[in-house]
Order: sequence, then structure tokens, then C-alpha cells
Amino acid sequence: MKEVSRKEEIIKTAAKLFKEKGYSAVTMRDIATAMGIKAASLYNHITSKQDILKTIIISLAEEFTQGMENIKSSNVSSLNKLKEVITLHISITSQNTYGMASLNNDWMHLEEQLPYYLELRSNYENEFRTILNEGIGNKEFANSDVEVMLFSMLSTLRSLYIWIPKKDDLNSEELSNSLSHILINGINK
Amino acid sequence: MKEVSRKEEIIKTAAKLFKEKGYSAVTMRDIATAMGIKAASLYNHITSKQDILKTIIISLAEEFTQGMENIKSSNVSSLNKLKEVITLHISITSQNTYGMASLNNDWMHLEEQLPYYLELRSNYENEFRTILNEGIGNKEFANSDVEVMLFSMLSTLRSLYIWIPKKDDLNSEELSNSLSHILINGINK
DNA sequence: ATATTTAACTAACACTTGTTAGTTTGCTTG
DNA sequence: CAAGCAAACTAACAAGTGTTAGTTAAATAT
Repeated sequence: MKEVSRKEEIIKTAAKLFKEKGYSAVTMRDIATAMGIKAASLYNHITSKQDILKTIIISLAEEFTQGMENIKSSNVSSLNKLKEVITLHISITSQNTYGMASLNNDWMHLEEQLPYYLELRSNYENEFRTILNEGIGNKEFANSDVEVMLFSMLSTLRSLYIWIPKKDDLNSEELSNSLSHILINGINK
Repeated sequence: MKEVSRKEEIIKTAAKLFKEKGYSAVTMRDIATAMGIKAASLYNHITSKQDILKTIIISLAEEFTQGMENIKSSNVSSLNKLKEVITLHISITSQNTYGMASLNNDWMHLEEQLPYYLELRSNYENEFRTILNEGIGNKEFANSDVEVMLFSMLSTLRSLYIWIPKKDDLNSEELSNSLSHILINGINK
């Protein structure tokens, strides 16, 4: 019924604070103050601080998994798959830069859900690696060290949450094009 | 003399724990336990938890500043300056992967030293940007968006602390070469 | 109008936090 | 041997932590 539930507001507020100071440094009283209520009132909507973190991270991780699955099953060249991966990162990150900070920096504070998260991440990296290997195999990509390629690209894509908020004048498509160009062609003349 | 080395041991142990869980989630009792002593005993050597973080981060930030200054004043092409920057990151990160995690993830928990840190970082990024702009100006680099180039490279270089420990079989020179190649030429055929 | 639900509140809890004070132990040096 | 000292210890603290219990006030549904 309601456009944004109270619980979603809390999670959003928490994610914003988590981005600024990290999960461990943010107290329930911080979150409550940011919403103009008392800490105990939060518990009418959420079950624990842990649960807030879990919700933020797991939903994002599953978005990435789903996105990668779609790309995998699409019937396009390796180069276009790679471009779609870049677009996927930009798209998810643009919609939730706060949450992406938690995904990147606070995943180790997941408890019961940690093994599940690690599995999703590992699968995602494997799919990414497969795209690169296929592209090398069919001569679309240069025959460089796959692990270095993967590391370099993932590092950049994972850092987008820091950079996108500073450049919100740039639209997603432009960003996707210029980032693709630089990741694929480098900076060389 | 001995006190200095004991202090360094504490800082090293702390940095290792900070990398695993982040500054805020690590307690003085965690650090003490990892050293086989009691928390109160740490205070014979260090003055506060804050001070440990400050020491880790500021010394690394100053290493980067010094390294960039040397590169700036060296009389080589823009391309070679860029390669030296890459080597600088690999070199500093290899020697202290734990500390680099704090630099990247816990700088916001600096207190009095935060403005100083931010100044060093801002200056560093400006010098990096200058190298790229000069390279574009004299046609050594492609005329792409400088900010995207800078962001992409810095993201990769700042993530080295995660990656280097997993690949310690690879030596620094090899890594420097293959990373330089991919950052400069991309992955295209 | 009455009953139910929503969402806030106060008060308190058991535990953990960084840190201080004062003391003890064992090595090194005059 | 005595003195000094580095480096550990125990005990404690005041503040802050996530969370629970029980209550209240207003909005909504019957």
C-alpha cells in the first residue's frame, strides 16, 4: 500500500550512515537520531542491526547474480557481454550507492549469511572470468593475464559507488560508454 | 630501543586485524589477545587506539606523497611517469598490505589528522591528474575523459592490497609490467 | 463508537568499550 | 648486591552498546 515502508526508510538511512562510517561504527542510536526517533522505536520495524546489514547486502548480491545470469544466457559476442557487465554495475550502483558501500566494505560482518554471500561472489567472479577467457579464446581480447584483467576491471567497477555520486551530472549511458572504452582500449594513443 | 620495536609489533598486529574487520570492529582486547598479553599492557607502548590508526595511515600517506614528488621531478615521458606511479603503488602495497587496508577503508576514523590526510590525498590525486593531462597534451595518451581515466586507474591501484597477498608467487616487476600493460593498452586485441 | 493497528515513547538490562591506576616480575647495569 | 627499568599483570571505571519490556497516543477499520 504505502509507497515506501517505514522499514525501507530505516534501511535506507542505515545504508547512508554505513557508507559514511562503516557498519561497526554506526550505532542504533545514530540511525534513530537520523530518523528523528529513539533507538528502541527502530525495533517496531526491524529485528536487529545485523538484519539491516543482511538485507542491504544480500539483496544487492542477488541483483548482481541475476544480472550476470541474464548476460550469460544472452547470445552476443564476448565483447558485448563485457559491455553489458559494465552497464550492469553502473545501473545497480547508480540506484543504490549507499548499499554498494556496505556490500564492498562490510560484507565480513555478515554472520549466518556470510557463506551464502561468499558463494554468490565467487560464482559471479567465475562467470566474469569465463567471459574473459572466451573472449581470449575467440581472439576478441588480447592474450594477457586473465587474472590481472579480471582484477583490474572488478576493482574499477567495485569502486563506482565512490565515484558516481560525485558525477551525477553525467548520465548512465555516457558513463557506460566512456568507462567501457577505457577499460577495453586503455589510455594509449 | 626495544620499546620502539615492541610498539611496531603492536602496530603491525593491529593493522592485520584492522584489515580483517575494520578499525571500529577491532577492540584493544582483540589486539592484546593476538599478541598474547592483556589489553592494559598495550598502554605501556602506545598512547591510544586512535594513535595506532594515525601512525599506520599517515606514514603510508606520506610515503605516497614522497614517491609522487620524486616522479614529478624526474625528467621522463608522461608514459614513463605513469609506469613509475604504478610501480610506486605496487612497491608500497607489497611492503604493507595490512596498512593499505586501513588507509583505504578507515581514513574517515582519523580525528585531528583527518584534514591533513585529506590534503595529502587531494594533492596526490592532483599530481596524478597532471601526469595524465600532460600525456594527453603531448599526444602520448588518447584524448579520453581524464576523470574516467584517473578514476579507473586509481581504483585498480588502491585495490592492490586485496589482490597482492593472494598472488605472492608473482614478483613485483612482473606484476608491474602486466598491470601497466593492461591499464595502458586495455584488453583489446 | 469501539476495536485494532501502527509507531512512537520511557526505562532498564547485561555486556562491551577504551582507558587509568597501581602493582609485580625479571632482566640489565652501576 | 642494589637500583633502575621495561613490560607484563589485576582491578576497576565511566561511557556506550544492542536489545527487551511495557506503555501511550493517534490513525484506521469494523
